[in-house]
Formats: sequence, structure tokens, C-alpha cells
Amino acid sequence: MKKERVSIHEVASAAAVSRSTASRALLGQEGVSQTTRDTVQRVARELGYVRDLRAHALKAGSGRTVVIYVRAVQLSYYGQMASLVQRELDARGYELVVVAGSASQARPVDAVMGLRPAGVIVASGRVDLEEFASLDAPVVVAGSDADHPGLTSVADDNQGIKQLASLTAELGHRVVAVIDFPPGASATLSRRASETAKAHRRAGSEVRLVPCMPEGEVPDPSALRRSIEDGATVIVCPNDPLLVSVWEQLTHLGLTVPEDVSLIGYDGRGELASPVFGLTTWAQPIEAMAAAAASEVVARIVDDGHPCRHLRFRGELVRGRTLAPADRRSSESSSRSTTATTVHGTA
Amino acid sequence: MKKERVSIHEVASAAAVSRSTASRALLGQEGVSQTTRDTVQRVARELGYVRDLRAHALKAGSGRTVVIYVRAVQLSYYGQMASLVQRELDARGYELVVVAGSASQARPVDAVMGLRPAGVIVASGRVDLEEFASLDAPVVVAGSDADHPGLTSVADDNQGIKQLASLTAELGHRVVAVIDFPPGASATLSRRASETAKAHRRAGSEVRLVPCMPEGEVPDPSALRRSIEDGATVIVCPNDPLLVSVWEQLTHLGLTVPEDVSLIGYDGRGELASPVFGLTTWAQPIEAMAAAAASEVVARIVDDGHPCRHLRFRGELVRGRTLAPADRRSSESSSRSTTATTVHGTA
DNA sequence: CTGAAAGCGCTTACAG
DNA sequence: CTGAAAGCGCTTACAG
Repeated sequence: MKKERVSIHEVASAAAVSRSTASRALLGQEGVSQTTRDTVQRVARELGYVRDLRAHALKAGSGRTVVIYVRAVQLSYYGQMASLVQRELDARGYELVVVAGSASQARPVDAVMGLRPAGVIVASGRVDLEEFASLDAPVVVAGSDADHPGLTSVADDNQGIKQLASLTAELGHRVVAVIDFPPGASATLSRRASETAKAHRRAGSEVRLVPCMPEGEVPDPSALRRSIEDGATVIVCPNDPLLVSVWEQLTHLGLTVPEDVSLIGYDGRGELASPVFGLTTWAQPIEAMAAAAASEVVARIVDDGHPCRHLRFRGELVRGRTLAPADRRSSESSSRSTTATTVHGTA
Repeated sequence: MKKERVSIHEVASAAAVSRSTASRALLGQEGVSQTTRDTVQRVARELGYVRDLRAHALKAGSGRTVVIYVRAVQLSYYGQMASLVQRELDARGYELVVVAGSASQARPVDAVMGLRPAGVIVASGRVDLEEFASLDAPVVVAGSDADHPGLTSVADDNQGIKQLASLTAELGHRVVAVIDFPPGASATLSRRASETAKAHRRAGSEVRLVPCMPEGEVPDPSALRRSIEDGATVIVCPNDPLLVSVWEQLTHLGLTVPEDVSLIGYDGRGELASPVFGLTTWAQPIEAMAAAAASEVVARIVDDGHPCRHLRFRGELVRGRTLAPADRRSSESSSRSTTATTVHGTA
């Protein structure tokens, strides 16, 4: 049975009050008699009334909806971020709506601001921050560096890159392949890749850059193979999904991780973070970032004068089983099966 | 520099035309002179005008926004689904907004319908479908069985459960632990779990039900341990994240997969689907479901008389390395290291 | 405690 | 080709 869309007008008629009164009763405002309030709410329920959030927000200012913009909703890092932010906003009485990036979006700012949210969280390294900075809604950038004065930002403090680089050097790796990411697809990943290359050079290693395929998301297979032929003993990836993607390619090449080559990722969050997979990676402080993003965006919504802070949090090294000392390679064939036990047995 | 929010009124003034004309020019409608159109669009760009989608939709009917409601945005199955649906809707000129379930949402229908979407895709086994069925927007249920006449549904054809059960029996498993899921948290998973138990019983196995913790998402550790002590040689999970969660618990118990116990999941999508992890699972036909969900919802948006179809697609067995013959257990200690090579080596 | 009126930003017949 | 007017569903001063 299709119901017709029921507006506040129908509720008001059915309850025999004016639309003004119906509105106040439905919003639970003061200054409505208890009986009126009860009738209106009962009638609304019976009629299946659902408030039109658009009209509500249109009239009442910007409402209590916050939009989070993510680059790729299929990556569980973003899902995790959205979910954690939602929990925080829930507790503060705000709703979260997720808008995912897509190829056809000429201007992400349209898709986001078209909803006229009370606040915006940008969890994507792909957007033009300038555009967002000139908006009248408070904007918080989560997960990527941004020191724009008109924007709040929360991010990790980038210690991971250095620590992973020194660990790699300590383990004796001298030739390091770094997966590069096109800046157009994600400024954050691209920047992370080049910082990574720099850190490894500073640690005394030779660096081979492996570009991603033009469509992004997947490293160029022949470049990857070449980097290994050139002596790379470890492959460093700007996030964990790329690590997995590299791992798949290595498997096709008949190479074993970490006996033949070691793997290092970044994120340490979401479904790939389980210790059973043993990824060596850097766990981003995603809970802290999400909590800060939520509380800062709310603070700026309720207090126009709240400053744009730039908060940095410390992540954590995850020492998994995809990274081994460089000299493992020498005793390759004999160590393979026992190492496999180490890699995937009960840790 | 904060810009003030700029409405069509400011654009119209700046372009020295009426709001009507500005609106038509901005919408790219016929019947506006080329010069007027150009000026208006240029001025809008200069002013940083962003159309208010709420007001647009409020006046123009329900707009071109489709809402997808997901149970838990942090699970990459849902992210994957949202992403695939978005690609399809993109191509048809619709926008997708993701609304994620949360504890504080008394009625998901409010969060979804409050946005007055042109159509709705429900990818969650948690909602009350009755509520959604009585709406005036077309609703498509994706990924869970629903034969409600007022709802379109797309799902897999449930062959996976049977096929996984017969494969398990063929491999000689006689005692099967099945992870049970509370119906309140997800009707789909709960139903899948009980269907799974039924299928294994029909295949001649003894079944031990292992409940999840009250908060859901994680199996009860002591019940899990007991099921293994009771002789279960394989643990069947209603989705892949639960498989991973079980795997973690087994690791803590000092048990190895699949030497000590085998693992079977369900979904075969998202980040856990990579062959490097070797999950044995059932790959849901998520591309087909997403494509069908998108095209059916659009069909019903544009054609009020389009019927509510119930489409079922065939998934695919993923024969990974977490499932081994039951008799592996006997030669446990000797086979462990070589098996580990099989499990995690180059497949 | 309640209602009539104005208006949020937009679109769309309807006239010109 | 363009504009004045009505109205989408709601909220909120303002009067009573």
C-alpha cells in the first residue's frame, strides 16, 4: 500500500491544530500544552509522518547534518573514519551523511555544499582545499596535512614515514622500491609517497620509484618487476590496499613475502588491520583523528569564533610479518617453508 | 576569507536578470539567449554560487538524489556496494548519498526519507522493511532476501550456502561450528547463519552453534573454544569479517588454520577478497546486484508503473586455503610447516 | 497556549 | 526570450 507523502499540513488537519502548533509539538518545543503535544505526536505516528529535513534545514538554518566527503567509500580506511566520526556526532546530536567522490563529479564542493550542511569533514586528499576554504560552513580536513588558515585540520604527525624508513635501514635493506601515486588521484598519497622516498634516501638507501597505472589504485606491473630485478628487497606502499595489490603481483611473479621481498604499508586500519594477515604498516591514529574532527566541527558550528586548529596525532608502528631482514634472501630455498610457518602461523 | 552564502538572488542581481532567468540559465534550460546564459554562468562561477540542492529538490520534486542505507559503513562489503551503485547512478545522472546505520537511529526511515530522495536502496538486513514498503519513493532492497510485493529486491540466490555445505561434507568434516548472529543486528546474517546450520545438518553433519557477543560483530570466545573441544573441524561464518575475527581468536588459542581447524566465510568482496589471504568463501555477485539495484531504482523513478521485481543472481565459490580436508588433523605436527607453505606460499 | 503571516532558496506555469 | 507570482514544506517572530 503506497501512502501519499504526508506533510505537516496533513498532521495539523488531522490533529485539528494549526501548522505552527503542529510544528512546535513535533519539535518538542516549550509552550505547547501536554494534551496538544500528545495528540499531534500520536497523529503524526499514525500517518507515518517523516519530517522533510530539506525544508526543515531550509527554514531553520543549516540543521544538524554534517557531511563527510571521502575519496573512495570502498576503502575500509574511509569507512572506518566515517563510522568513527558518526559515533562521535551521534553523541552530540548531529547526523552524518557520507558523500563519496566519483569520476563524474566535476566539483566535489557542489555535491557537498549542495546539501547545505552545518559542517563539513573532508577525508579525501583529492579535493581543492581552496574551494572549501572559502565556504561559510566550518570545514575540517581529516587525515591529510593542510595548514590552510581558514580550515581546521586533523592528521597524523608523519612520524610513521621516518620510523618505517629507519626500521627498514636497520634491517639491512639498501635498495627500496616506493610505490608512487599520481597527485591528481590523491594529493595525500602522492605526498606520502614522495616523503617516503625522501626518508629512505636520507636513511642511506637507493630508491626506485614505481608508478601506479594511469587509472590509479594499482602499481604498474612491469615497473614493479624491474625494481626487483634492480635489487629492491623491500617495497614501500603509501597505503595498505596498495600493499595487498603489490603482494598479488608478487605472487604472480612467483615471489614469496617476505622471503623474496618485504612489504611495508600504511594505515593499519580497517579490515586489513587484523594481525592474522601480519601486515607491517603504520597504524594511523584514526580514533583520535575522528574524535577530534567531530568535536572541532561541532565546536565551530556552535561557536563562530572557534579558531581553526591544526591537530596532529601520533600513530603507531605495526611490526607485522611482511617485513623481514634483507639477508633472508640469501638462504632463500632452505628457509622458505619454515619461514612460511613464522609468517602465517600462530604469532 | 569567508564568503557569504550566495543565493540565486545575488547571481541574478549581479547578472542584471530576474531570478527566473538566472534559474533557467543555470539549469541549462532551453529558451534563454546564449549571451544571457553565458553571463549568468560566468557570474555564478565568479561568485562561487552553489545551488542549494534542498531548495531545488523541494520545489522541483524529488530531484536526482538516491540514498543508499547501509548497516555499517566500515565494512568494505557495504563500501564496495555503495561504490558500485554510485558508478551506475553516475552514468544515469543521479547522485548517491550514503546513510549509515547507527545505534542512536531509532528509525532509519527518518534519516533516509528526511532527505526526500528520488529513490532508496536499502543494503542492510537490519531495517524494518514494512516501514520502507509504505513509502512513496521507490525502494530497492539489495543483498538480502525480501519478497515484499511493494519492494524491489536484488540478492544472491543462496546457492552458496548449499554448495559450501556439500564441499565441507565432501572434505570429510562431520562436526561443523556455525557462527550465529543476533537477528536484531542483521536479519540477513542471522538468516544466513540458520540456513547454513540447516544445510550442514542436511549434509549429514553435526552442527554446533556459536553465538556472537551481545554487542555483535565478534563470536563468543568461550563458546568458540567449546565447539572445537566438542570436535568441530570447521567453522562457518556468515561473512568474511567474522571469519577474520574467528581466525584471530583461534590464533590466541594457539590453533593454526587450516591444520587445526578450517574456516569458511561469505561475501568474497572488498579488501578481504584478495587471493593473497586465501579465504575460502562465497563471492556474492555484488557487481550484478549493484547494477540491477541502480537500474531498477531508476526505472521505478522514471516510470511509476515499473513493477517491483525480485532478481536473484548467482555467486561463485572461492576455494581458498582456509579450508582443508578434515583428516589433515591427524598428521598435524608433521604437516604443519609444509602446509603453511601451501596456505600462504605462491598459489 | 495558539494561529496567521512571512520567508528560507529555489523552480515553473503563466503572461507578456 | 524574459519577468512577476505562486508555492514546495517547513519554522519562527509576532500578535492575540
